[in-house]
Amino acid sequence: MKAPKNYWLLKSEPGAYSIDDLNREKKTAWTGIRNYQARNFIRDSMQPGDLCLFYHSNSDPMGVVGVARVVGKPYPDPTQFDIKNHYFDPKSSPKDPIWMLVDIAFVKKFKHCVTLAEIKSDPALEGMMLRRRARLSVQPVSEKHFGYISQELA
DNA sequence: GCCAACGTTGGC
DNA sequence: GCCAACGTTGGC
Repeated sequence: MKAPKNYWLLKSEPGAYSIDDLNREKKTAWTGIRNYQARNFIRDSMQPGDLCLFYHSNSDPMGVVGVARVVGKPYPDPTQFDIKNHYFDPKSSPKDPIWMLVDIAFVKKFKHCVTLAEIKSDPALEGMMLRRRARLSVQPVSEKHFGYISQELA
C-alpha cells in the first residue's frame, strides 16, 4: 500500500452517493466534477495512496463521515463524452478531454459524523479551506487537519 | 424553500 | 478584458 502524499476532502450529497454506497461498492469512479479548480487538484496533484475525508453536504447531519483512498492515477471522466449522461459536456472530446477523475476505495466510516459546526468552531482547524471555500467540492487538507479530524474528532 | 456566495457565460 | 446576467451550490 502506497503511503499518502496528499490529503483531500471530497464532497457528496448522500442522496446522490453516500459513504454507505462506497462501503457497499468498495470502489467507485469519482465522476461528475465540473469545476476547473477541483479538476486541477485532481489532474495535477492527486496520487494513488492519497487519503480523502468523505464529506456529506446538504444532509442531516452535514460533515465528514469517513475516509476514502485514491487507488489509481487521474484519467478522463467518461461521463463527459456520453450524450445521455447528466454530466455530458459538448465542448469536450476524447482527443482533448476537459474533465478528469480518480477511482477511490472505501477505507472507513466514522462512528460519529464530524459535523460542519464542529469543524467551523474548533480552533485546531483554523485555516481549513472548507471554512472559507464552502462550494469547492474537491479540496486539499493538511496532514495535521486530516489527522486531527480522523483521529481526535471522529 | 430561501438566498448568499460564487463560478461561468457572453455581449460589448 | 470587463462585467452584468445567469446558474448552481449548499448552509440555514
